[in-house]
Amino acid sequence: MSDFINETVATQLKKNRTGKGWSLDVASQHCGVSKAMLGQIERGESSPTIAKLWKIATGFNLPLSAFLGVNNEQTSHIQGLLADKKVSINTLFEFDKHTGIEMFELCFAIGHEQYSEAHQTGVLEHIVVTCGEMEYFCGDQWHRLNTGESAKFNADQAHGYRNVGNDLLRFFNIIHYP
Amino acid sequence: MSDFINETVATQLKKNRTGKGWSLDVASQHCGVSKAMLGQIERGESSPTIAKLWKIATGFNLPLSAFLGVNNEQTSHIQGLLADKKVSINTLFEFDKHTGIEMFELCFAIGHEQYSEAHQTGVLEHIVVTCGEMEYFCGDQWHRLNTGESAKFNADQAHGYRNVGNDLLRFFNIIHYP
DNA sequence: GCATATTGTACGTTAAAACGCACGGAAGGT
DNA sequence: ACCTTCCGTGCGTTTTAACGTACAATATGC
Repeated sequence: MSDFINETVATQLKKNRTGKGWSLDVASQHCGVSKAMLGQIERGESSPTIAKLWKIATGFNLPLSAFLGVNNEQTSHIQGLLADKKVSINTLFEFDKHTGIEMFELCFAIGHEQYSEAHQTGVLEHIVVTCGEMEYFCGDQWHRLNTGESAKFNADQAHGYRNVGNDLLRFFNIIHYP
Repeated sequence: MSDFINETVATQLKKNRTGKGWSLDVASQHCGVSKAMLGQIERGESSPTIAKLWKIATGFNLPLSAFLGVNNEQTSHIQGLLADKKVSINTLFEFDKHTGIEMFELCFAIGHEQYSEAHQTGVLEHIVVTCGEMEYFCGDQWHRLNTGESAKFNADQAHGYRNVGNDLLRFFNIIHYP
């Protein structure tokens, strides 16, 4: 349930305390919290209030987050190489219902082109070209993008991309769903 | 004294709750915490335990740090932006109120590092490294990213970036505001 | 006008955080 | 052996977080 947060606080507190070479007694003096309480927290027997945890954090000269194990979902992807395929699509960020964002990196071989059906209304695509030259189709015509250029367009219509340079094309695609 | 932490939790809770258009009752159902308690916390009349605050945070689909207003006293010297040529920031997409997205490309000289203050709650940053090796600071530690890797983290806390490689660092930063 | 939800607050009780003190164990000194 | 000192834990009490319910507000409907 929510016991894991107590566990992380327990381990972090003990690690920080012993790391400074403090006994429960001296830690108590620094923090203004009884050593009995500190012991109970370290054993996971009690869940401190944030007021007390703040006193502990300031006593340790550390930010509050040092005791919370910081749940900031970081995900890391290694870039998938395109062997001898014509195209590779690498998902950098899966669709997130909170932000409405998903992000891909695409690699196109020379001359390759690809089309996509219309998405639902309000969907926006963001293109950033990191390598090569491309054109993207939107509305009723093609638009050119060189390396380092970027564009934003409505994707609630048929659209497409193609490599028009003499090298590998790499570009990012950030899609936002309303 | 240590009352200020209760104040920040109080204001953050009320802001997040009303921001979602939730009453104390529905917030209680989402979090599994009595609405009487939520009311007392919002009025600063009681200091929740971290276990309860964690239940609240998960009920709101927010990180714990969203309620703690982290961080004070963290050495954050804001570097002169484009004055010296140690860093360049290129705006690819201006902030769009419809998508809540803005996007930058950043270039750091060798060894350069830069910090940013906490953004408003719920702000998410997406990092994609296109060249070089970097580390980003988030929560209470640095996280490494090599070329081609990416990461997503909550930016409603003090955070930073630094070039830890032997070459120019290039990375994209997509910031999403809720 | 009178009902009927819906909101946030106040009250009384229960569970638990937090305190102070005392206890057993381990390390060091004489 | 001994005494001393420091460590962490257990116990009893006080404080308070947390709960459930009832209450006074403010709207919406008939």
